[in-house]
Amino acid sequence: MSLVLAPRAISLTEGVYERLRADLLACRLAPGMKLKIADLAAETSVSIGLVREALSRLAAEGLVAMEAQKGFRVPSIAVDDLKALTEARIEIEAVCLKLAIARGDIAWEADIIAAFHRLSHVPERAPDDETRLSDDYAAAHTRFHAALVAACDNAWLLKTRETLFAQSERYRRLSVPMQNPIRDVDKEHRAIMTAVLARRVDEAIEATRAHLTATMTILLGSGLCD
Amino acid sequence: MSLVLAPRAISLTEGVYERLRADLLACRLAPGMKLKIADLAAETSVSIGLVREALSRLAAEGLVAMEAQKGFRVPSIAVDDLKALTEARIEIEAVCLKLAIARGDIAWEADIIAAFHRLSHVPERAPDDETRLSDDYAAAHTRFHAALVAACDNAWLLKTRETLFAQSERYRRLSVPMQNPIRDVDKEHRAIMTAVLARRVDEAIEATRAHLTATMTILLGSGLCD
DNA sequence: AGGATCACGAAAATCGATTTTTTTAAAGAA
DNA sequence: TTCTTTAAAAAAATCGATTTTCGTGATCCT
Repeated sequence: MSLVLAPRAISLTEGVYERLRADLLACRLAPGMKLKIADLAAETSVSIGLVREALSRLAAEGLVAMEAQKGFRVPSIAVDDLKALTEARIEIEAVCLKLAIARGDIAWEADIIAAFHRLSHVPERAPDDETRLSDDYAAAHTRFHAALVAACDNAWLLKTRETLFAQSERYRRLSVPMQNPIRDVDKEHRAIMTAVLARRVDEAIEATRAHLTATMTILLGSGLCD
Repeated sequence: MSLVLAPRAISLTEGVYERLRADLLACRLAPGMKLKIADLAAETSVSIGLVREALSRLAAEGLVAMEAQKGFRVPSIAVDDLKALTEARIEIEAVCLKLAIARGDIAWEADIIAAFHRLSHVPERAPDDETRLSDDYAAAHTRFHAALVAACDNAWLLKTRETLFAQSERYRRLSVPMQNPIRDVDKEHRAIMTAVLARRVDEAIEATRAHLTATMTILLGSGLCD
């Protein structure tokens, strides 16, 4: 777990929040694990109140589970939840893509191409830990998918999309043997990009559906949970 | 503003959160208004920390605006935001309706009919304040729309839908001269229900779009904001 | 006069201690 | 042994006080 607070953080709470969020998304905090407020406060050398505030915010986003009088814990991962999450993401991404393709301009197209280029040149795994996705790759992946829908230009839809994307990040980054030789993720991304840039809505949605479904299937197949 | 905390609330924070949320949705806290933490704490006779925690959660939901070092305020209402919100709701409701219609059973149908019946028999306005929607009507309205999509059975989509519904509640309940004689809300609700029960997806989506668009148009026409 | 600086009061942010509640585990009875 | 009951420990919830930051208006310089 990263012990240093991001320096750009304006407030301490914000710093705690961001640190916890990053650790959650990267699965550095194990699913199901209890989050002891006092311990977290000690690790971050910050008061209990601030940790509570950060955890409350994360709970509102669904990134931690909160139970009255019992405190907080990392949400456990579950097959059914992954299925529901994937279904939701397919639908929301479709909506965002539809609007983005209708509204996108040249700058939007350029951003997509740039993000794709970056993504395909970042190594998937960190040199020190072959079993997990690297933070850099995850960031590039996030940016690519965000770029695709950026022109959607509806703050509510984009925020919703981001929330769900973050959720699935936890599943994606779980330490599973992901060296699936059959799959060519780069190709899947390229297929989505091509359809989007050509403004073929149905094809873009279908490619996205295939992409998300494939990810889910691999995770399910690897005896992920339950 | 309601000064009493809900008795069922397990924890004080939860109580503060629910009270604030209710006051926000009912527009008893005026849009744009500063939310002074100390004042709220005094009103609720609860400590500052708890109020902060509740406000943080609400901020994560988008029901209050938070700015570092400047505290919290009630989000102001804006034409552009209402337009984006309505667009988002139309899309999300469509997705939820599609799934609900595909999956709904008899119990779901019965709940819809019951909720509609209740809704059409609750008076829209409180006897004491003719300018605002009554809490009872708002609750019945919420339940009706929730019943329509309940069979969607995807927790993520339903939570998303609820979040957006709550947002629009603020606009809907703003004290505007809403005695629009042209509009027959009951008829709009019935049209949606009929299409849903007949499992006609496209018709249900179209009726919902019309319903949400009509509400928005009326709010926009009444010189709501900006 | 106009604008910059500084000091003061208000509000937010943060902390450390206190009170409740839950969990753990130990002791006792069936 | 197994199930209760009870006591101690741990953790969560809550509070009140302290520190920091912000906004306002008065003061001072040009």
